[in-house]
Amino acid sequence: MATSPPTDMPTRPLISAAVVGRANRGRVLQALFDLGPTSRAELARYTGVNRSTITAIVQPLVDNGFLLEGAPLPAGGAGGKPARPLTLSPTASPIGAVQVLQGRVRSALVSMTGDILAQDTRRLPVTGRRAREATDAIGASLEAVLAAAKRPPFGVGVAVGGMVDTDRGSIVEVNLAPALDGLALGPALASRIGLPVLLDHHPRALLLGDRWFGPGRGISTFAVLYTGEVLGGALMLGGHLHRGPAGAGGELGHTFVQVDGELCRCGRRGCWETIATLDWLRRRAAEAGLPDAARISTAKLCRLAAKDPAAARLRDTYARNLAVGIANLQQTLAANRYVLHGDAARGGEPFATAIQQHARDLVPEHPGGRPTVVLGGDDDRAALLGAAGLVLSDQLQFTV
Amino acid sequence: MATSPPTDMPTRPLISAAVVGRANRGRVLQALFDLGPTSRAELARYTGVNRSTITAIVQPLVDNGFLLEGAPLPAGGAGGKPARPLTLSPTASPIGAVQVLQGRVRSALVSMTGDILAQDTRRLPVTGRRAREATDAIGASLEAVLAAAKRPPFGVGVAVGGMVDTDRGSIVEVNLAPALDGLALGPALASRIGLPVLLDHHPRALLLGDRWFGPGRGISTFAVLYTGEVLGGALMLGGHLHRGPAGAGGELGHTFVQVDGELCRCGRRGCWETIATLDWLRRRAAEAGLPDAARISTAKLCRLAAKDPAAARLRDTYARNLAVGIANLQQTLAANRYVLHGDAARGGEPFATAIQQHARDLVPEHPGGRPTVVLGGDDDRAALLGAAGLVLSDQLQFTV
DNA sequence: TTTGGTATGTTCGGGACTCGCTCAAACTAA
DNA sequence: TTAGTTTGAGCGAGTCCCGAACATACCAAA
Repeated sequence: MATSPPTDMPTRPLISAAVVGRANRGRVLQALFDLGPTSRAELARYTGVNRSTITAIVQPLVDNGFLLEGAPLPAGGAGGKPARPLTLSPTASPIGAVQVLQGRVRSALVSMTGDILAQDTRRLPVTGRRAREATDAIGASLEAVLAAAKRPPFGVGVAVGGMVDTDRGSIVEVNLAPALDGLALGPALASRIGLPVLLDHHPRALLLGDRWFGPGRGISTFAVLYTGEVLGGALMLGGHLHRGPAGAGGELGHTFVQVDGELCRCGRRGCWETIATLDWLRRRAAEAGLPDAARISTAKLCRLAAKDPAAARLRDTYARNLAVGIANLQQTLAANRYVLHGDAARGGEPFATAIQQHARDLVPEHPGGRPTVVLGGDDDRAALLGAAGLVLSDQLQFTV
Repeated sequence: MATSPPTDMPTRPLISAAVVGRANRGRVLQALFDLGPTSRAELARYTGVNRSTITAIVQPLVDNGFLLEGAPLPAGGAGGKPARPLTLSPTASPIGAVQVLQGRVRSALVSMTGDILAQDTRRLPVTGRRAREATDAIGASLEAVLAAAKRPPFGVGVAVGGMVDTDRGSIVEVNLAPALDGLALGPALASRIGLPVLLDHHPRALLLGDRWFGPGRGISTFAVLYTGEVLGGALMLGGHLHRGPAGAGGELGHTFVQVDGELCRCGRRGCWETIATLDWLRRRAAEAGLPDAARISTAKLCRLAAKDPAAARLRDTYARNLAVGIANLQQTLAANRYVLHGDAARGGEPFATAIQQHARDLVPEHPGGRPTVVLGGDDDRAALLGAAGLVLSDQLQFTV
């Protein structure tokens, strides 16, 4: 959360009349996101208010082109005036989305409907201490896509593949990119382009991408796991992304699953990361004598597993290792739904099912339900949509 | 035609004028809980509203005796009309609190100020399949304390030392009390006494007791750990108790910290419970040759540790074992504050500090803060206050 | 003692919402 | 044609918060 300064004001604001309108408008738009094209009457039923209230909220948005009124639908069996579905306009104000990776930056202009209207990728100078150059490259990339906007964008979301301080909108640390460490990227971009800028950790952006445009659409509690060289995650609890103070939560890779176990990159022993990342997989693949073990991925492993029993065993063990952490999350939070991103997601449905089966075996029965493991969409697209989702969540999900 | 939405999202109702009043009244009362005696002007500053708004909210509550207006305080150095502090009235409507244990039931009448006005303890027939007798005993105990109420109570909270289904208000399973398994205690009590009844898991009641009357007062994010024969916990995240669907969350004792480790009571291997309960402590105490090892507690261990190096080492290892799970919570949720209850709490401040030190050693630095381990109050009292807290949270914390 | 400054708490008019009711429009089925 | 159903708009009423103004109460310096 970049633009708002870190307030230590411990106040619990009351609800004012002004904020009620904003909040309700946000909720109606949320409903439109979650339900797709929906008539005013159905929105009224869904939100439990009078139809006239929906009209009052929606009409200005239709008038200024934010919402589109579709053609009257043929009435349902019972007769009656045909409903006119409302949809989010693909040409309404777009959202800027930035993904900061180790060696490059990707920017996009995203419509409210989840379409990528423009895109830009460029190299990012991250070695040495050239923070200014990095900021300039990111800003230039962002400006390139914002120039394609026909209406002034709502804001900009930035997903960073490293540790961030969401309160300050600054980067704490990005592996192998020392130029970015400590960089207050959010405020820098905000003052450069004159728009609100929200900055967050990459897995949390993925979560919001899934929440608004992916398999988490309309779901109030679920988790995202990102696997690969590292292991990270994010949590949606009760309709809100759980960040923790300054965005400290979600460091799932460095929870202990094997006290005093293998040494982790972080210097401690037995982190989940030590048994559920590509590093572990490649070492075990080499031990098992699998071909090209040093560059194996879950996708390759799954292909090998079709004919090589050793690969199939390794695949199953890896699925179980991933399931261990999911089981811990399930026992702790009972999020029930877990969306895979990164390397593990490219193992496809069978691999997700294998993880799910292990996770279910690892938690006891409870009336609250069982864990379900599903695939997230394409990572690159999901990250950009997620960066846009940062802005959507900020604009639409008032805590009131 | 009015199809239910294809999501698990409980149709987000919009905010109406009526609910705003209720919610704001709740927030003002929360502020009074959290701040103690507070003048109208200070409440206005704290909640960010106009003083006249506070007057409008507070005046009816003063008139009907729910709030008390104290004597004018001597004005602060700068002059001005002296403030008249408002306090919750100890004689306002009380709350019924019930704690269901394996062999007995305790009931109490709790004032809004956290005083226990009346109390009742009786044996609970829990063997065999005599659900009716158990319900009768609980109901009779509750009625005994409710009879002491001078005004009609707000409701009744029930804390159960076992697995519960909070949605149904029913008990899923209580160890060694088969008569209670599956019992819909909430509805049964509600129809018997004609008051709303809220039922929840024991650690979650402790959490709410701490939130309203203990070390969690006014803190929006913290966790409670209960240790002893079993290991359980509860989470306050962003001002709301996280229950999970049907109350499935918080099963911290059965998260894995040692994959394929020691066999746990639950049938799986390497649960946190296997290294952080009295069972582990007593076996290790026996191995170390400590006196009366089979009945040792953390409190006894801490006393022994003063002169026996072996006891001191065991004490340190036990503190680290507890810290492992705290570190995992910290990495996952960054709750920052951890309140101890049960056996470990009776190890006193030095033991809490030892756990805290280990927990800090086990998590990396982050601007979001470091874990803090503090002692909860007396368990028996905290559980009853926590049962009352179930009602307070229900009445005062509208999600709007 | 007077006077100006400061803070508290109340009163009152105004504005921003939502609610319930009513009505026209559009479609179905008998 | 007619009755029934559903959608969407219009209007007055009610509820709540805000801001300005005012009375009250205390302090401190002149």
